[in-house]
Amino acid sequence: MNNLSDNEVYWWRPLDDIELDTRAKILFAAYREIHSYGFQAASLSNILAHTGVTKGALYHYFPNKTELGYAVIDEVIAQRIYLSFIQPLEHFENPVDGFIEMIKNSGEAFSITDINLGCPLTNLAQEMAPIDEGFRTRLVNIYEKWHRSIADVMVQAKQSGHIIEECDPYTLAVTIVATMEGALNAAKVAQNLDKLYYCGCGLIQYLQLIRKQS
Amino acid sequence: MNNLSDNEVYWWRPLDDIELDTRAKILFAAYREIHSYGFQAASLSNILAHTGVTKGALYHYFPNKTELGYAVIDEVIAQRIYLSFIQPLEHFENPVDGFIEMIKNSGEAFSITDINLGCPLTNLAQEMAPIDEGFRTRLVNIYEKWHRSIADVMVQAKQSGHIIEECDPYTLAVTIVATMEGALNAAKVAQNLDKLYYCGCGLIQYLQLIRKQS
DNA sequence: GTTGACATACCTACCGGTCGGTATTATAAA
DNA sequence: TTTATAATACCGACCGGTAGGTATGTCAAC
Repeated sequence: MNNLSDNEVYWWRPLDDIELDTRAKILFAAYREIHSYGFQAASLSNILAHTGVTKGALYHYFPNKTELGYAVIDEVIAQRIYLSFIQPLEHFENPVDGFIEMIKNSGEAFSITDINLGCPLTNLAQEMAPIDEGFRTRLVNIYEKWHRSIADVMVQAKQSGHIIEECDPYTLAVTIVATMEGALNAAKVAQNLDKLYYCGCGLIQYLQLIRKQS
Repeated sequence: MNNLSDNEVYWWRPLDDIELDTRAKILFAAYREIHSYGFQAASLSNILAHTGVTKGALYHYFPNKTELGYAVIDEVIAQRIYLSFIQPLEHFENPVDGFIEMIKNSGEAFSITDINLGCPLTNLAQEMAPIDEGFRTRLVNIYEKWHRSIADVMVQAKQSGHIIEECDPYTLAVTIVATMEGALNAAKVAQNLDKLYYCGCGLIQYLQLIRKQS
């Protein structure tokens, strides 16, 4: 059943060098375990085995598994989405060019394990949104921030005449995120970058078509 | 933790009336359970409780849980995707109009439970693709059929001059499916149809832009 | 009397979670 | 500066429950 060897399981290399306190160790190990197997199938024993931390320590910092999951969203996933997809928007001069550049770079930005395991935000959304309200609200807030940030950029783009009048900024934002997530999912199932590339081309074509010729 | 009451859990009403043999009963109950909770969290005891079938019967027809999961994909999910998304393509005269119509109708086509639980294909892909190779190949085959079917329609559309020359049919196919899946996921997390509507508008705009003016 | 279609009782592994105890460190009165 | 106290940071054996899976039995049909 389980195809994932320990080496293939997501491992955020840069962190291994840094000395983390116990709570942070648990948090990141939990993030990896959840990213690999999903929240429900994530095993606390596995997390403990990977960290060398004991169960007593875990339950000293987190009251239960669910709260550990919440902490992973609040303290790890939200940050990663912000750094990877929201913050870069600030540096876009022309959002159409900016997005196209972002999409073109995405091929190299993702490692094989990233592709195989998919976007941690999407994964958790798929799994937990219908099952646990605490997860759902946390995830919905991250999505909303993401959508609003892109929409803001698109409003500016419209004002400065970079995109055609017919575009609604928020519609554009939601559609772009949806397509990116769908692309990542397609690549994950196929276990290669081809589908990601095709979706990238499609999305770029869309962006080119809404660009105002001047 | 578990927000889903038994009533809210996906229930394919039309089937309740038909007398099913034991194997089919198990299969559809498993489909519902998996759609509601995911494969790993799907409980055989739950499935049995819902059907009134005993464990002996289940293990008479299926050697283990994994094979039951495979059967659900092969015999239930593949069919549903075909009937809902692939077969309708045949009746499209103009694929641009056809897709736009399809998207516009999707608002009414999905029930609240459909939205909350998401697309069964996407759900399983997200959860199982990195974990079990048997699941992955089955799911990848369904996606490939879907992509190819749309691509075929787009090839015809190009030949008959309905869409602009710059479009690659397969790229278009993969992008459309990705956006639809992303849209469904967004609606699932938000637990309402707004995001689905926004994505629909975005996708329709894309389709309008690749339409050849004549 | 053999086969298919179940039914029932039972097994073991693992799950999240608890709890009594201890080692270490911070605080502050003597 | 020493010492009493108290809070923090763990430790790890253990628990009840549930999970998937199995072994054995029944019984009608051919």
